[in-house]
Amino acid sequence: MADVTLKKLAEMLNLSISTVSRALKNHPDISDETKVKVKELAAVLDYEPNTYAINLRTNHSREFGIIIPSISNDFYQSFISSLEEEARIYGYALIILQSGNNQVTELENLKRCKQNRMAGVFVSITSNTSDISNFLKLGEQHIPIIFFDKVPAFEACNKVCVDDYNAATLAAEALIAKKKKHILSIFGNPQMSITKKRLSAYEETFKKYGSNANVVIQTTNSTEEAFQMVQYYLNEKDRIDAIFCMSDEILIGTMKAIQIMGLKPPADVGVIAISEGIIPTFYYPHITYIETSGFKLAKMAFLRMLACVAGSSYVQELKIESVLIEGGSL
Amino acid sequence: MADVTLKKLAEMLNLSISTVSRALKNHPDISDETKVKVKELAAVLDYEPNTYAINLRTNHSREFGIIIPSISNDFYQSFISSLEEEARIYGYALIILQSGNNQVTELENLKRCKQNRMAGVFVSITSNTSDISNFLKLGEQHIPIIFFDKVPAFEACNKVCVDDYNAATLAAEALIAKKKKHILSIFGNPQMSITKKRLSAYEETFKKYGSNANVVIQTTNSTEEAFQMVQYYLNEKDRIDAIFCMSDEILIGTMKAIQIMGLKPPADVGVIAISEGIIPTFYYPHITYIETSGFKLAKMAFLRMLACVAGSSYVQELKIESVLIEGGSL
DNA sequence: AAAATTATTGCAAACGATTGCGAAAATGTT
DNA sequence: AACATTTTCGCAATCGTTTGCAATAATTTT
Repeated sequence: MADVTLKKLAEMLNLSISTVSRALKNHPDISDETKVKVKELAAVLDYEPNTYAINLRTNHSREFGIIIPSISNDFYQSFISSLEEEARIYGYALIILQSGNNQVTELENLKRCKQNRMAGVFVSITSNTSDISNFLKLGEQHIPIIFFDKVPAFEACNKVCVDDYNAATLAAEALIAKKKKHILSIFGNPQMSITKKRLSAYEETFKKYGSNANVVIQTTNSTEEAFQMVQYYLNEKDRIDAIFCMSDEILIGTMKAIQIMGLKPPADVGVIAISEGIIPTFYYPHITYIETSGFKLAKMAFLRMLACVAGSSYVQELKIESVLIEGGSL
Repeated sequence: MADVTLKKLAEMLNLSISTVSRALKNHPDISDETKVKVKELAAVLDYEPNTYAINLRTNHSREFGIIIPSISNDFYQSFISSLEEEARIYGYALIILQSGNNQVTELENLKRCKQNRMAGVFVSITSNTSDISNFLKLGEQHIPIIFFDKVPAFEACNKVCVDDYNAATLAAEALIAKKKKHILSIFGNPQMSITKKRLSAYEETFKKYGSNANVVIQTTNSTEEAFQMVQYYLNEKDRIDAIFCMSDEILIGTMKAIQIMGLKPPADVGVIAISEGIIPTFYYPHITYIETSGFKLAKMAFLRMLACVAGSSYVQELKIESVLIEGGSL
C-alpha cells in the first residue's frame, strides 16, 4: 500500500504534477473538466498530501506548542482542553510540553518549538522564570508567543490572564454582603505576583466598604498546611464564621478540616474560594466560588494567536473578568 | 536573522553540503579536522536542522499522537503527564487529540495522525467504538498503534490496560476482611466492558470466600445519580455499613451524600473505591482505594511503543496489577 | 485570415536534508 | 617507481509539494 502522491496521480491521468496540484486546490487556471477528473481519482485513491513536503515548502506548520509547568492542574487542564478544541476546528494540532516548573526543561521545550517551526507557542512560565529574552527571540523567527496565566512582568509581550484584582474583590464583596465578622483568609505563596495582587485587592475592598469585620490573613504553600491551619482556627473559642481560600489547593485542605470536625457549611462556617470550578462541586453543598476558568481564557488566547499568525504585530494584554458562582456554602 | 542551513555552512567553509551533513553526524568518512571546524561554526551560528526536511526525507517524524475521549479526567491526565515525560526524554513530542467521546471526531483525529505520519499513536477508544478496522489500517502504513485503558475487544492488537478483575477482587477482599455485612456496591455503565469485568470479579470474590454479606449491586451513569442513590440507601432502616464505588465519578457523588447526612467514615459507614488516586485525598479521612494510576500504565505503553517503532511486529496484551491504598475510610 | 487574447497546461527550480557512488588525494605496498 | 589501498570529500538524485514563468491550444478581435 505505497503512498499515493501527486506524481502518481499525474502519471495515471497523463497530466503534469503541477496541474494536479492546482486542480486539487481549485486554482482558476485549471478547467472544470480536469478538476473533477483529478478530484475523483484523488478521492478514490484516498490521496493525502504529505504534510512534511508542504511544511518544507511553505516553511511553517499547523501546529501550536503549549508550554506549561504541569498538566496535572485543573486550571491548565481546562485551558488545554478548550484550546485543543479551538485548534482542531481551525485545523491546527496542539503539542504539549511540560516544564515541570523547571527553567532548564522550559528552555529545552522552547527550543523544540523553534526547531519544529511551530506556528505559534502558548506559554505559562514557571514561577521562577524572570528572564524572558529567550522567549522573545522566537518573535524574530516570526513565531508568535502568547503568555497566559503565569505571565512575565515584562510589558512588551502578548498576555492573557485572569483579572486577579477583580476576582479577589468579588470574594471580599460576597463576604461583606453575608455580613461575616470573623474571617480566616488563606492566601498562597506570598512571593508570587498572583498572591500579591489578590491580597491587596482583597484588603482594599474591606477598607473601601468600611467593613468592621475581623479579617485574619494567612498564607500557606500546601494543602496540608491549610488543613492544619483551619483546624487550629476552628478550635478557637471566638470561632471564625467564614473562610476564604485563594486557590483550589487551599480549598481542599480547608474542606478536609471542616469534615474532620464534623461541621457543615454554611450553617457552621461559611466557605468561599477562588477556583477553577471542578473541586467546588465535590462537596455538599457546592462551594461558592469566584470562577477563574481556563475555558474562557483559552478562547481568548486562541483568538489572539490567530490574529498574530495573521500578521498582527502589536502586543496586547487581555484580562478576563471573573464571576461569582453561588454554591450554597457561604 | 535568516535561517542557517547546511548550504550556508557549506559555503562559508568551502565544503560541500554532504560533507557538512556528514561531519555533523560523525560520519567515519570525514576527517576529525573538518569535523571540528564544521561543528564549531554550526555551534556559533546556532545551526538547527530543519525538521520538515528531515521528516520528508526519512518519511517519519518524532511525534506521537494520543487520541482520548477527553483530557478532563484524572486518569487521562496522569497518563498524559507521564507519557509526555517519557516522550520528551526520548526526543519525541506528544500531540493531543480529544475525540469528545464522539466517533466522528475520533476518526478525524485518526486521519490527522495518518496525514502527519506520526511515529505512533496511543488510543483510548470512545465507549461506543466497536469497529476498529480504521485503526488497524495505520498498521499498513507502519504506524504502530497502542490501545490503552479503553481497549477494543478485538484481539490482534497491542493493548495496555489495568487488570479490572484484579482491581475488583482486591476491593471485594478488603470489604470481606473488614467484615462488612451490608454493602452498597455502585458500578458504572453496565454496557461497558470495564463494568462487566469488574462486576463479575467482584461477585465472584464474595462467592469464593463464602461471604454471607448482603451485597447490593447498583449501576449508574453519573455523579448525580450516585448522589441520589447513596442518600436513599443511607436513609433505610437496615442501614448499609459500607459503600463500594467503581469509579471516581461515583465516589464524588457518594461523598456528597455522606456529607449532607453528616456522617463520618469509617465509623458511620465504610467507603472504598477504585480510583486514580487524587480524589480520595480530598476527604478526611482519605478514602481507601484500589489504585488504577495512569502513571505506570503510561510507562508500560511507552515501552511497548518503543519496541513497535523499533520493529517489533507481534502484538501483546499487557495488564497492570492494582494495589490497595489504605486511606482510613473503610 | 491574420493577429491578439485568453484559457489551459507543463517545465523546472526551489524548500533543506540524506545517501549511494564515484573521484581525488593521501598513504601504504611491492 | 609503479601499483594497490585507504582516507576524505563532492556530485547528484531523491523525498512531495508549490509556484513563477513559458508554452501550447482555444477563442476572440480586427
